[in-house]
Amino acid sequence: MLDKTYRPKEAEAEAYRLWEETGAFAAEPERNAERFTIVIPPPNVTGKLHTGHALNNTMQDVLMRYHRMRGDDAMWMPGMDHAGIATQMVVERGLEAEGKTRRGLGREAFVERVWDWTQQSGETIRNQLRSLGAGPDWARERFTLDEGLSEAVRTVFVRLYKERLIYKDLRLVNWDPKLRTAISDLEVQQQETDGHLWHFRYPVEGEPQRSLTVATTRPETMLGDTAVAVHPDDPRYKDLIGRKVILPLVDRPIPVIADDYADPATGSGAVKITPAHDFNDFEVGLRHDLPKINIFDETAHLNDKVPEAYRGLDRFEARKKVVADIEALGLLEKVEPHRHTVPHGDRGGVPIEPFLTEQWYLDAATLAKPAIAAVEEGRTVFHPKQWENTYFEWMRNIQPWCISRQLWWGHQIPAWYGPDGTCFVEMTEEEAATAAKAHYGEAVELSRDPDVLDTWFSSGLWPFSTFGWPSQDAEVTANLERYYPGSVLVTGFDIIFFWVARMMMFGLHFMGEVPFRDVVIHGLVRDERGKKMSKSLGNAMDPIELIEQYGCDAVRFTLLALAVPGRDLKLAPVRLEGYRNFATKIWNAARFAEMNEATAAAASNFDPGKCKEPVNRWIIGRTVEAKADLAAALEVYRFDEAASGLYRFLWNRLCDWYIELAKPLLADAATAGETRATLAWALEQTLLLLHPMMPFLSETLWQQLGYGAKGPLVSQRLPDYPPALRDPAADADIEWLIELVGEVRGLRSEMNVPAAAKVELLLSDAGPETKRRLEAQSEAIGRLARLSRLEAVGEPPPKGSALFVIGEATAAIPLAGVIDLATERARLEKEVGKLEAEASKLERKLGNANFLAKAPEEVVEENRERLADMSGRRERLSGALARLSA
RNA sequence: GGGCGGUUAGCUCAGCGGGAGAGCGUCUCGUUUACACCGAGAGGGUCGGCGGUUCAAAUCCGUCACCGCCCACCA
Repeated sequence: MLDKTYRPKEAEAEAYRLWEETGAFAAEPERNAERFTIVIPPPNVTGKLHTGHALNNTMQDVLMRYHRMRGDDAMWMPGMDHAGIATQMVVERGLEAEGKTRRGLGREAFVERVWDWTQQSGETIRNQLRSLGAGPDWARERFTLDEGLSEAVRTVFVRLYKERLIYKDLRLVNWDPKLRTAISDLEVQQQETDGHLWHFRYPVEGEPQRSLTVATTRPETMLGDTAVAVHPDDPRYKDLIGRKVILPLVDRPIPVIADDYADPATGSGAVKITPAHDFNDFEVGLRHDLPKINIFDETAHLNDKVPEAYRGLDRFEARKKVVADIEALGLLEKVEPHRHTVPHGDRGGVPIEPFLTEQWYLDAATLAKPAIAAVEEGRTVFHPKQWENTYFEWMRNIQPWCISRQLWWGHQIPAWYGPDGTCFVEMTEEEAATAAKAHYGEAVELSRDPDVLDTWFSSGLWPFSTFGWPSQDAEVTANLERYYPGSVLVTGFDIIFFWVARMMMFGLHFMGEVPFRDVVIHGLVRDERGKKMSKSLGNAMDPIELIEQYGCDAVRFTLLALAVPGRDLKLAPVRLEGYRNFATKIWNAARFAEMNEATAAAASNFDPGKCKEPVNRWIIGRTVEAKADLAAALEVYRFDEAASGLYRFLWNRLCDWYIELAKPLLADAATAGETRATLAWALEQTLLLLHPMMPFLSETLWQQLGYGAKGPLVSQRLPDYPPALRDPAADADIEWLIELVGEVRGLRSEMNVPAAAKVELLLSDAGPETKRRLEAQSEAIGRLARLSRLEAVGEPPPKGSALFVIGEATAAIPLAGVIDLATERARLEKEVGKLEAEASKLERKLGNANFLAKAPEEVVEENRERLADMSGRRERLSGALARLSA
């Protein structure tokens, strides 16, 4: 016997154990079936999962379970990402708490420490995914830093280097002075900041009374100025071009140059040029062959290229001192408040410095071309499609990708340097040594490049590296051929550039084929008020806590129901409660079935096609419909529609109507057998349909109701229903019944008939079909509408009745002495008024020759039918109204 | 400065060329043997404004307003 309510906690542990024990999640490469592949977006091993992960993995899990139940060979590749900077920072913070530092520990010991952390975090994440009900093929789990994937990374690096698509370059990079590493453009966040615009006077050389005013938001960089630029056509400064100004504080003469970059309309029209500390100035410097004076060290403290007084100051202190000193010299013209965007490192959170260093770059523009074409040609399709614009926009303007990082946690770059700096890029140190020997003619000592690769470099290989690429092993090759490209990638829009774009580029370059056919983009999970969830705001919801509180299936179903494509979702407790109630509702429907012995035994040998009772035939039809709706929704990744369809079917069809209508049938020996079997069958089908979205509840009920003999629900196949299972005649009968009951209930309520009181229902003008329906369903109708008498009568409705129209018949509830005539008259008048308005609207439409000529035939026909119906109702109701008044 | 998205019932959101919908909330009634995490019923909307296309517009086009997000080197 089922418990009074569903208890998710025990049920979840039990079901997951069953799935793992039966190997339900294992892909079946040997089975001859269509394959369905998803590679997981590998979570970072930075701690634990958030609600965004819950959404992302639930969507994937639904697709996996659904496709497995459809009979596909379902391959869900699990794994995690080492997440370079992010993980290194987490571990460093831990060290800090112990009073230790990364550098104090040394590289080797530190990396070991990160591995320890990774084990821990990995275990947490694995358990969280299990709690979510996610069922990937655990035996295949990979890590971006494991041996196989590291070999893939080295292979890709060496190949691209040899193809000259990876190269070293000395140029300005985005430098994070806190983390002391280069970062890529994507890791830079522009932040609106209230700053100042300082106007400095630079005295003209040999003409001390005259000066050139420049404006800057970064006064400290003036110590590295090597020119002042003016527009070549700016009449104010024409005579100064080619002359020099004296850089204050430094007393260095610097040239006034002519360059289009200087905008006469902005500020004074003259702009200071600091080639080593500004991306634009760097370009200007190249054009004019200016020296680049780097005034910072890697922590953005001033170095020995500046006058003694400034050395060792950090950039913010230096700013204050420079401004003060300029002011003391009387060269500060003015200071204006100025709002501008300041680039910040997305991890370190401090302003980044454009910094002149040698780094490794990847020629992304070359790799992007086929990746753009693939999406243009539809070989990979985004859902919703509008995200393709975002992808194109970025890919078409892509810049060289800085892939080296001055970190310790990551894939160390496979480059070795000889004594004279010659670089050897090879798979192993031995191969580098061999190459070096050939180069130098003798064995030399090599030193390895200390840098590691951007974490997204290895993530970009994930769709094929996880299957064992580049191993030539026969099994690996077969696997790769079978499971690449993936069917679907499910991910958030926030990593389209970081990850999706890179997988496209690498996949096409190394596999010659796109990494996935469909890209499903979901939104961000926000809090109830639409705020981004964050630890600092304190509004972050822990998915595991939610699961404890509401049950996993409720959490899953909520996320899915809210997952409208291309839109962020607001996760509110009230929604979670609603879907928790839904789970309870299903549980109770099952309890009802169990109490009536409508369980597995009753459903065995049942042929739904041979049912007699319209009620039973009707719910069978609704079930068939529900499956079609579910399939259609999932086909286009409309998880929200899949969820609402099941909700409607289960609650509004199965529970609200079928179970209620089945009650009298179950009580009658003549119909009990068939109805029991139908109920059992419908519930069984419901569990099959529900399973991808609510795996725990459905599996638990499957077992409890005795279906477990067929094996676990997770491994069942979804049936294909024969079309003949739908019976339009039965549907019409039951829809008529539903309408009739609804009308009576509405009237009772409006007329304030006490709930316990039974009333009579008399139908005038009933045709043969209505009479047949009345006859067949009188018991159910009587029960649901609380009637003491129900029949068709030859005479018009008695006076003092509440009236409504159903089909061709007029229904009357005699309420003489109960109803207030005036109230009923008012109600009918309102009703007639509404029908009148509707009908006249339709009449106008149908009276329009253009409409008749241009609208499709079926639209015209539909409108005619509606008009006929409206007019019929109106006439009968106004007739009734007349008699009431008479 | 570019680009994208949004504006529909009190709230959260579907619908995106032919009868304005759902869930929650509100109000009324109800403890009939699945379920009060329940049942029955009701009220509630100039579909942001204006203009256009069309026989027909919440739905397509233009425009304006407001709200988000992404990208971008202006001193």
